[in-house]
Amino acid sequence: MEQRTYNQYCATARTLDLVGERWTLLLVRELLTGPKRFGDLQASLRGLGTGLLAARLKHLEREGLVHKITLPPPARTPAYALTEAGEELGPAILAIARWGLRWAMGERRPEETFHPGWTVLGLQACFDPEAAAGLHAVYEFRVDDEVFHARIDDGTAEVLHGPAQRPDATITISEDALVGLTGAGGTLSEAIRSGAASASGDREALRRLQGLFRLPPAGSRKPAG
Amino acid sequence: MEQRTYNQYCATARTLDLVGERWTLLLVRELLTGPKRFGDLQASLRGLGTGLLAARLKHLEREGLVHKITLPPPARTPAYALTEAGEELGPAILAIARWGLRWAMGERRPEETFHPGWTVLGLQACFDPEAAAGLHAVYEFRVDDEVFHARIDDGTAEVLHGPAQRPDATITISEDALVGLTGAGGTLSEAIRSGAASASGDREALRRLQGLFRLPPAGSRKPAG
DNA sequence: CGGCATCCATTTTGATACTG
DNA sequence: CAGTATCAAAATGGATGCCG
Repeated sequence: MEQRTYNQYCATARTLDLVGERWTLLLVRELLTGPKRFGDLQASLRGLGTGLLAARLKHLEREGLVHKITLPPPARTPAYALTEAGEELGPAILAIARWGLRWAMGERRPEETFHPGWTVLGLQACFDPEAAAGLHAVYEFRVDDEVFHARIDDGTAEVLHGPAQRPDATITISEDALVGLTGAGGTLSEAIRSGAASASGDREALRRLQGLFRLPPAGSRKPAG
Repeated sequence: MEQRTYNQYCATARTLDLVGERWTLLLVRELLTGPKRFGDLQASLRGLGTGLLAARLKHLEREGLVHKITLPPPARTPAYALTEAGEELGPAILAIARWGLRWAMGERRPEETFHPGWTVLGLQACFDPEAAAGLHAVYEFRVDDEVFHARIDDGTAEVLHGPAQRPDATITISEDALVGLTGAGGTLSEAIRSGAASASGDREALRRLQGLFRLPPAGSRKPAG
């Protein structure tokens, strides 16, 4: 049962010893937007069986990146949340996502699964702190039946699963239109004009929303295309 | 021969499909400081067999992250270098290293291998752009028989394997003392005072060197540990 | 629903031997 | 040195059954 290790005295290698196994970083990605239940995690990660999911969670728990909590009443059901150490993987995962947005996205393949939260995290990955100077606003995103909110405070952006208490603005958009935002390089305002999305709330907050996120220019990895 | 994929339309998952397999990110880490030959790569990565190394390199080549080059005369021997897409994984790897410096380092275990380049990359990971405002300097680091140089230009730091053309300052340090810098939380000036390191060159450049890198405070992942 | 155990087919890996 | 070929040992994926 000796776990595999690179046996290198190196910060990168030691980190990958902890979170480099298959599925582990995606598990952390799911938890970055808030605690999740066992079943919800499995539903988000097609191909990950219950056995491996349980093993990964236990591993992360032993290593102090995740802890098991009991959701407050009336739910009272178990769930998994990131510890402080786990939360701090956020910047690393966002850096990976940023690379992917630039070099690996393109069109959605039909066999690929999709969850709105992934795009919301993609938004966070291309959040531009400069553009948010002096801005304090909470945006709520409603995608089909899923809800997220982003809290912008000056140079920081925090994205969480679930509704906001008092959003300054609310954006409603279909899942398909959301996919189009990264894949086809569309913008939110275009989606609103075409009727695929709608927005309401504070006009000034909505005006500034456009500039908060800058999608990196897509690059081609293959020489002759 | 279908390669395994998460099949998720998500920037993080797509990136991990490309570089998430075992050894792959460490391979990129090795190449971040400049082109390397097959044998040197294998020597740096104990446990990675020639077969898997060849497979990984071929994969990265197919995916446009690495390209095979021929070293200029008199070497004329094949080597591997990062493409632009590969280079841009640097920020992601540095983010991973930053996390590791804070949450996963501690003492070196006796069975762990070590190469000076890993610490030099660790330095780059905790480079503080603010502290380098207005600074343009090239530092050469000599560690036993390995040489690196760091080029600081205002807010950017570039670290490469090999000697510099015209370094502003040169730091010589033993491998053991270098390990002590991250593990025991020592500082470079202490190492110099104790005789484990020596520095020469431009006094002003050396004075500013101290503040360029701020090691993150070590955190404890285990609750009562 | 949450979570562990078991069985089994398929991949991935690690280690070593071998060739140009 | 660079890289292939080969084989044994893990890790994974998927199905299924069980129990609180």
